[in-house]
Amino acid sequence: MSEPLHFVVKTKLVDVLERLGEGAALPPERVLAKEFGVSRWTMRQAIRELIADGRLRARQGQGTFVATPKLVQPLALVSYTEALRAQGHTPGREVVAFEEVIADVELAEQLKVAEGDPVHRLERVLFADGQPIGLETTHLSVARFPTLREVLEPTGSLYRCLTGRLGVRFGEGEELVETVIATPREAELLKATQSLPMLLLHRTSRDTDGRPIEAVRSLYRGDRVGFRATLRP
Amino acid sequence: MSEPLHFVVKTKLVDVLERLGEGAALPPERVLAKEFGVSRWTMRQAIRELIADGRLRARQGQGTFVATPKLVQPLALVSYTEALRAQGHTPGREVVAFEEVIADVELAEQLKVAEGDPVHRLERVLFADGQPIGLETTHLSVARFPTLREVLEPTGSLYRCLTGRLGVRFGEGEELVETVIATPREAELLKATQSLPMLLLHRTSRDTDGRPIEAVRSLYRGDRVGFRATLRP
DNA sequence: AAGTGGTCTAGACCACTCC
DNA sequence: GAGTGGTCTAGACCACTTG
Repeated sequence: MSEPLHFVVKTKLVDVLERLGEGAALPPERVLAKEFGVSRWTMRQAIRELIADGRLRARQGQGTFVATPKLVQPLALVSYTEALRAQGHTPGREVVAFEEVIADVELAEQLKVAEGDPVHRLERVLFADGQPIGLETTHLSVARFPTLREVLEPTGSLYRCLTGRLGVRFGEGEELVETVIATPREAELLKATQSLPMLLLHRTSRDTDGRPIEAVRSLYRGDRVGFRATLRP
Repeated sequence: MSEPLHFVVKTKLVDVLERLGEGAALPPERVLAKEFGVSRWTMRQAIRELIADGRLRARQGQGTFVATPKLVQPLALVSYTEALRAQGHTPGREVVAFEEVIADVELAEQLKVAEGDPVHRLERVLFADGQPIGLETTHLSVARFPTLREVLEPTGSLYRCLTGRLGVRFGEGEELVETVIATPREAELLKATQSLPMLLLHRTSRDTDGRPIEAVRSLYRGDRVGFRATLRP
């Protein structure tokens, strides 16, 4: 019949949160629960939703804080570095893995190679202003880009390397966007608590001849990032 | 043993779920919890994440079922009806509200009207194959479209009505995508349980002269829908 | 050592659907 | 009425951060 208690609490909490400024610390969960006359579970449910909405950030051992607004990333075939700089933020990258693996059925299909063929696998955490905001896994055919490991500065722009040194010309591409829940491993790499909604982007880029260049799987923190697409009629 | 228990349970549950077919009923939560030797809370956490991932669907009073794959919607300025039909699904619409309201600061800015000016507010639930998948709220200037209420078939395509009868030519547009948690009202209209991650799309469409046509806020069920964008270099 | 958020348990009651 | 998922409580222990 009526609204769930945790939603009523959430609504009241928004008022508290707006009176405090950005970055301000919230009282501890146990204190808030007592003040609002609810159990800690109910209070955590409300806080959990506000975190997913990007209004709060929790740091274990420290406290819960009023969050800054979400970043907005362009949904386009441009350099991550340039896109972030254009918005006045400082980009960063950290290589988690750069290895050769064997293409499975799905990957072979996407890159138009044979199952079992070697492919580069580059996994990097993307930072904005020192905060991890995304986890990007890129697969490229070794046969097509045999010199990639020597040519690519691992923390540099892959896009720049491909278009610059390797003479690749990007054509049309398709990107898929959906929400998923991060695995514990992904959450840890993104310094996020698990069971937080993420934005998952799938992309298979092609060159101007329609040949696949890369298969990319990017996982962005849903509480920190949004996307902008430019539509043409 | 650093992985949380609910994630271990989630992983095991995926196996169960894959052995059963699409649409099959899962055993009740209480039974599953006992079988896996965990509390109901832990089991529900695992199930909750699988629902968010689009792998399961829960229906109160009935049970939990293996879900069908997500729909993929184009992220473009095309008719919702046509986009769904092209994928072999049956589109549907239900009007929740069609009224005149007063523009607040934000809306006035988006539609380039004065604060306090009258605007149409059209709120509709979008269906695919009889299932509610989205909640679309559109605002248009009354001054610019004074005859809209007489001309528009409320369950018909607004896009078709604007481009057809009213002679509007759509130009470039921008769309913003982010994840949010639905309010209880929104969740109810979408027949979803609350605290489920949703995909929120904001769009302000402009005509070929750059004048604003409509301000749209579309909330899609993140467990049922994904989006596709076509990228140009 | 103290205090924070994160996970988990056992149990209760409510809301809904079907018989 | 019986059985389902949805909400909520009280309390416990763990993991992490800071003094």
